[in-house]
Amino acid sequence: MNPHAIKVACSSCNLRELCMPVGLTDADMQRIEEVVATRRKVPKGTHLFHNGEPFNALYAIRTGFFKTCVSSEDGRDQVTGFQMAGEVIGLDGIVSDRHTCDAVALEDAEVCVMPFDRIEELSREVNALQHHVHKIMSREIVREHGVIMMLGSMRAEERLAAFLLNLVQRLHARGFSQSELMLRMTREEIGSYLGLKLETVSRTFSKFADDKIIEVKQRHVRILNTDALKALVNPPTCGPL
Amino acid sequence: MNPHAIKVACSSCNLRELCMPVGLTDADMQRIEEVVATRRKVPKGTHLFHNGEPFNALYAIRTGFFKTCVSSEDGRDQVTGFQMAGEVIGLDGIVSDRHTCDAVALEDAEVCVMPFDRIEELSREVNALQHHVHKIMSREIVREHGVIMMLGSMRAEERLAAFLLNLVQRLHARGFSQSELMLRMTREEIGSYLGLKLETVSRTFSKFADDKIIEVKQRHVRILNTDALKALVNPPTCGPL
DNA sequence: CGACACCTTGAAGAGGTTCAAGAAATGTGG
DNA sequence: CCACATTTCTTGAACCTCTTCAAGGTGTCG
Repeated sequence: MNPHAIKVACSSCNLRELCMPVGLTDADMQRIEEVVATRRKVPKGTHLFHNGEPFNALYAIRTGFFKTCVSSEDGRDQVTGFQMAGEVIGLDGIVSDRHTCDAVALEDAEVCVMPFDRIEELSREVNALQHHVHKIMSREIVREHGVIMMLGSMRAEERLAAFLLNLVQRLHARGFSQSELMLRMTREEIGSYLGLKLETVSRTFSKFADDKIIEVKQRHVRILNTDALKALVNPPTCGPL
Repeated sequence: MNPHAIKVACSSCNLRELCMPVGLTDADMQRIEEVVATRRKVPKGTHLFHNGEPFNALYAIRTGFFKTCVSSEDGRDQVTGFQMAGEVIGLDGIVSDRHTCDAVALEDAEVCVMPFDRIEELSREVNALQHHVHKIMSREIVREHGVIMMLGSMRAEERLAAFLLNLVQRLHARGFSQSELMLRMTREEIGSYLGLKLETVSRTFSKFADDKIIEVKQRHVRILNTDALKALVNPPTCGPL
């Protein structure tokens, strides 16, 4: 057993609404708590799991911030997503019983360890849990559709605008500000995620600041004009058609 | 009920190995056949489902070839994948009970309609089916990781090489040639998928042909030098490190 | 046969990358 | 607490890849 393992109760977790199905009976809730056997601390800069490692659990993020990245044979790295509290990582490992990407904590983090065979076992008996698992996987597929769309058809400014809006929207859903955020990742990591070089990310930040759309001080970003960002992502059609 | 609905038996389907879990008892197999209630014909150029439509079934492709594409609010289109016999479409619809992309037949096709509530019901009872469903969803997540990697970190030649290798590999797994393929999609659709303009796709095809890596005659492609394609995708490290 | 969709190719241009230098923050050890 | 090393970020200039615009060729189908 992992040295960082800690016992825990879902029913008293403030992320319940994000992690768990709705409308569970107390009995079902109690059974699900048995699935979420332990927690695990993941210090900043360390891996939750590595590409190639055997898969045996999904992880629900309790606190902290992660990136997931895949790497090609020739060593190129690609960030596939940034994950925050209430989100689940590890779904990629189910198909081959091995993780196929790296998950790295970008700040000190804590996750709930959910052994996957236990999840399968229990979701045969608790319908709401079964459907919840299906939805989580489907949501990840749809999220990736969005990333593909961004990478395939947006230009640098649109990508960065979409990125900022997405981050701030997810943070707001967790009770943080709609207009202010602290980036937990480097320009290079943002660039990798957006399919851009770090210099382009930096320049685009500067341009947004020049245009009074945002204020940037290193990793602290304040959004001054949300509508302008939204307009960048969905360029208005040019004139009446 | 759909006018194109037809009764069918999985146990006699030659795609059984692609669609179904392995090691099923005859009894389980029979129950799963009840899930795959009907087939549906999808003529070339028509939609299997539209973005926004209510979700109620997954579709296993029996014959034919599909593209799936998402579209942004301002009308931009992005192809997220090409699907062939034995592959499953519709997973994107689970999370919101609505399809979030379009599925279009690129040639006359036939699919098995699998109502999702029936899938959930039965996978509570047949463990192998449950795990199979999870693997199919995880596989789609991993596939999209690959697309993200391609769009985020490859250049035009690498993308097209990766695309051709992927297509021919999947076709070969279905008993077709390793070196010859008939493209079912236009240059524009390839370009959308690869995040390139159709002219770039065309030019890159021509370059590969000049380099004697492939032969191209419209949509007929013959691969002359698979190793050269692979080398393009995984550029050899420059000199000993 | 003619209309239409699809594909190819050229030339000019834009957007992003690369290379390079320096500034700002962060961490480390004395 | 300060000096120093390291990492991260910014900015400029030259370059390159891919896009855009344009024209013509090829194939297909009523």
